[in-house]
Amino acid sequence: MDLQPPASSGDTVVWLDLSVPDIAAWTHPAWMKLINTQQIKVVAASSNPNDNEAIQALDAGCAAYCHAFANAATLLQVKEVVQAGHVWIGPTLMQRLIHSANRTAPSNTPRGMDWDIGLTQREREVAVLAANGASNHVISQDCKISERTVKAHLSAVFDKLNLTDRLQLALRVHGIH
Amino acid sequence: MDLQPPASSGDTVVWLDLSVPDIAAWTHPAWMKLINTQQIKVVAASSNPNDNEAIQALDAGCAAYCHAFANAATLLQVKEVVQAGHVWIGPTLMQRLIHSANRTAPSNTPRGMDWDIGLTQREREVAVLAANGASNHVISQDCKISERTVKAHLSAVFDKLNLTDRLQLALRVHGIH
DNA sequence: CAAAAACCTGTACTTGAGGACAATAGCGCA
DNA sequence: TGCGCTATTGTCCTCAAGTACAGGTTTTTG
Repeated sequence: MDLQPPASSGDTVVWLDLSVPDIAAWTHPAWMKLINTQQIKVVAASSNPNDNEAIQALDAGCAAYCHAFANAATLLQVKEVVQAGHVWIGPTLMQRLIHSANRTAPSNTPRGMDWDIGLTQREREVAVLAANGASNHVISQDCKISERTVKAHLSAVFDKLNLTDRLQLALRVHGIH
Repeated sequence: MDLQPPASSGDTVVWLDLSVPDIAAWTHPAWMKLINTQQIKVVAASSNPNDNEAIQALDAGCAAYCHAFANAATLLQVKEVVQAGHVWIGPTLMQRLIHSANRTAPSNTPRGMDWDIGLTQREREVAVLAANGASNHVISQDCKISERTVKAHLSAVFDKLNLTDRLQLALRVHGIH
């Protein structure tokens, strides 16, 4: 998470209206380059916003995605947030992002593939982190518990899922094996 | 516990410092209730922020997650954004969310995915086995070479693909990360 | 309330993994 | 012939991971 003191004074903010039919949107190399020039912040706006488009825009590096006809106060706020070096995003999309991120289902878990049956909340949490490459130490920091406890949870997981190590766990969690 | 209906004008914003050891954090029923009372916005702050905690806090309904010692300008901005009914979130976490959301379900290694560029025949062979959970010993038997040689190949693989261990390798090979 | 389950932590031990340092040998190509 | 790449193996060393043993605290639930 970042708390980087915001960029100097006012960085340039570019408003890109994705609604315009023929506009060279963020998919265009020119925009991509512009976006990645850190110095310029690009706000993607659409008069008909939709989550998928938002995700693509943000993934491409845009600093915000909002309704093109949002009220002045909101737009002003978007501008300020973006200029401060942060990312602005609407409530509904946020909700969706959080949920999908929390749905453990990191990537290709065939959703519903109950790999975690019998696990407790904590065990599942630790398991997902481990399955994604986190070391016991990192996990302990993330969960604010001791490394020893992480081991305890993982041992419980291995036992319940009948696995031997975290690599096996990763393969299970990600639906490989 | 009862909470006085929030002030009419700007909604009440509660700052919750998750760093404090014994604080009844958002996991506490009382806070949960508070958070879900729509009328009150809860900003989770931590002096030692981490993505995992952030996701949980936001998923629980918090309107923002930031560093407890962020500078005044940022905190003020957070407050404004939150009061306006939006969600505030830092750049790195955002990046992570977007990415995980964007990877909805690209199936496994689309066969030919260039995760193995630069590897020699042997290295690729050993890498695949390791990525599927085989121990160095097993691999050595499979390939009819010494365990030491397996290590040599894997070290070369880690070096070329810029990885640190076999779990990372597994995630790469299977197209997870 | 009491039992059960979940959660947390400590010490100690074993072992697989990966790095450091080093060396031998076959093969293709300039 | 010599350089470079691949394959192979050795020893030594460090450390993360996982297990065994043994608790303690907090929640949940019958």
